[in-house]
Amino acid sequence: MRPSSLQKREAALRAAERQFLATGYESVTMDSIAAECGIAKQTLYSHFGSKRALFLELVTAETVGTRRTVLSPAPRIDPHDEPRAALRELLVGQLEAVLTPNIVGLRRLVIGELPRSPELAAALYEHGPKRAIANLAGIVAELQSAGVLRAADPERAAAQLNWMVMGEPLNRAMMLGDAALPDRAEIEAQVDLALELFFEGLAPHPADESAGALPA
Amino acid sequence: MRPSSLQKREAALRAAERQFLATGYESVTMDSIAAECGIAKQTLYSHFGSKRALFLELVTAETVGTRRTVLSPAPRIDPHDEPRAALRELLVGQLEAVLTPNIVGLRRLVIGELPRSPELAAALYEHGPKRAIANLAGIVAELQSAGVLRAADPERAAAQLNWMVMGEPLNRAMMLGDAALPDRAEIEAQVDLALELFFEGLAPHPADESAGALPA
DNA sequence: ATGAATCAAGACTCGTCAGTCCAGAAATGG
DNA sequence: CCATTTCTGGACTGACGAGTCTTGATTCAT
Repeated sequence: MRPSSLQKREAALRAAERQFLATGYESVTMDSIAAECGIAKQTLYSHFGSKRALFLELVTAETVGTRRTVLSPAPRIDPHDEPRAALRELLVGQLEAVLTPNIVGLRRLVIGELPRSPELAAALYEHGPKRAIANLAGIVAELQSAGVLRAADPERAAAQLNWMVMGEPLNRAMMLGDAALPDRAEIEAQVDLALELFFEGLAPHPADESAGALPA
Repeated sequence: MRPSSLQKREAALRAAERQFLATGYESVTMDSIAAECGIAKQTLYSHFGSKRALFLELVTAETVGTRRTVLSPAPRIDPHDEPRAALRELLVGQLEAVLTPNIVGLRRLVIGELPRSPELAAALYEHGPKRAIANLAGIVAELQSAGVLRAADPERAAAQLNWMVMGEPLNRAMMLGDAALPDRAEIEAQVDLALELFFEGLAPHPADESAGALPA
């Protein structure tokens, strides 16, 4: 193996990633990938074997790569020391990792390919939402046993919190394109309001029949 | 126009719908559509002009058709008479309309075609989630001014409730296929828990330091 | 009944794209 | 410097699918 071989391979993967995420599987041609990264089509085939194989390698790499990003901030939380602030930080990090052109593009791509490659979507589900929610569920369970939360079903409560906070922006990004992705400030506002609702609900406080703003 | 023409047209639309929803735009051929509904390809072209046009007509019809289904149960709510029961009924109806093989298939299809037809996805967003949330927001605002809720931003609260209740099942359906669609009982459980959280939150009640199960 | 329109069946064109082949250039290793 | 391996550019094949065309059958209105 020549040393330049690796660089070509990486360049090919980058070009393929860009094109697949931008326009979907079918509309990308091996010729266009080869052209973009300045590599002969033959080399593409000697590295990856087929268009499908290149696609699969790319998507699975991207899929497991994300998991590291999302979970890298170790989710250790001390229930007695500002549980809400810790949850907030975790959720903001989560949203910033997911609401990214790469990730939402990957979601679109995999969803569109579901009829052809259901195992890809299943893998993305396992490494993405499922893991994130399981992660959250652990924390919810901890807060529950510390008496900070009353969640009969931590798994479900975690899912509710997760989608309460990222359902709207993710859905918008999926259907309106990357231009609809929220910026940092919007993400923080989204998380703050969701946590408020998650802990306190929206029913009027029994002892507080007046206007709604309550001290942080 | 011959009278049998209309029947053929309908049959063609049904066959096309089935195939597009099942396997996506690219993998469906005009020949396969013609074969499924027993019609000559020529007739297909005389009716719809092109594959793309057939696809667009189909998807837009499906898109605006759903809106009628979802909004047909008139969302009139009396805030003084069991607001939670009314909300529950509305949300259950919403979920049952959306968590359907046709609708989630349509979502997958449109998301996969986003690079080619962003206006389709935008239309589906307008007629689907956006309308449903605006609908909910109206009710939330009503409950808010009736003193049953304290929601500073009814639009956002409605979005939170909406995704809290349908984020998880919709996401699962999108990535795990129609087999992951919830049945009626699961939908009702989902709605009940979400409403509980929406009104009461999960923080322990100040006056209730004991175990968590509270009377319905 | 008869003429005009519509439809069926399938052959046909044309473009596209995955994948292969080949002849030569360039890098590598000894 | 030479033999070997890898890369390149491009030509080539084979399949497939959108859209057209032809020919003959069927339906309808009068």
